[in-house]
Amino acid sequence: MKVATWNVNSIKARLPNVLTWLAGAGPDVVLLQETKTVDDAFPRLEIEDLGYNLAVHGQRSYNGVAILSKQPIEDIQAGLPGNAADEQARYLEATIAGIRFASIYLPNGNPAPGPKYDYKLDWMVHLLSRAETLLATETPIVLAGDYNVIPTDDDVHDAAAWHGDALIRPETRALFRRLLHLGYSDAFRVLNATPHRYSFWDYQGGAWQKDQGIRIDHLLLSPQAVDRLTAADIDQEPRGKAKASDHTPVWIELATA
DNA sequence: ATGACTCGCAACGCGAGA
Repeated sequence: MKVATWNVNSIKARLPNVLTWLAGAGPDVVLLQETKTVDDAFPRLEIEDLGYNLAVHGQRSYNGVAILSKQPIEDIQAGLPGNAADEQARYLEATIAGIRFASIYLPNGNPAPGPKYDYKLDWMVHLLSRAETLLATETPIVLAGDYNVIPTDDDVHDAAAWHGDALIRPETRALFRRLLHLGYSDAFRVLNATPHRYSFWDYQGGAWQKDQGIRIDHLLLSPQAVDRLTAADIDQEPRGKAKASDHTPVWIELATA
């Protein structure tokens, strides 16, 4: 089973690119972020025509997450459990083929420090709690999305240039490490030790052409999921296309149980 | 270097993104 996560930066603006990538890469499950549309306006038909079922959790203009799957989608949970006061559409959970998936759009948190950074850290604490609850099921779990976290200095072109940013601050990194310490694995790093592989390149300053990026899109796997991991990589091709998202898909392959 | 980011909104620039 091929599973991918992709922050598309508007599903409507990105629809041709997304359809092309789905048809070519053929993922079984896709976790999307920053769909930027209300559910009624989500371009379902074009995606369903490629053989996908959909679960969507969006809002007007900002945020928004979705799950695409060739197999049926069950037990859909919109919103991060235990964080009912959150009005932003950043979390969608569902079961596919016995695996629990979450599509996560973790808050950016800039400027930091400040209320937006406080919101990010609070959101991460709630995610930690949910991740711990799910782990107790001792089943395959895939928590994937745009974490807005640069885990280590190997995951950024120039750590000094990002000093003080919400994506790299010590408090941000410490909370991300706590997810790992619960027992989740960063799927990309399980199979790829190569430093300076990125999933995001800013639109500005020729960042893509100069390969000045950051790795912030992650698939975190429970022990029962990582035991089935056979491949993991970043597909840079969509980032080089016309009208590209600033993020590119990160994908894994899980062996059939 | 004399300069080129993109999205939704319903605006004719702004806020947000990272």
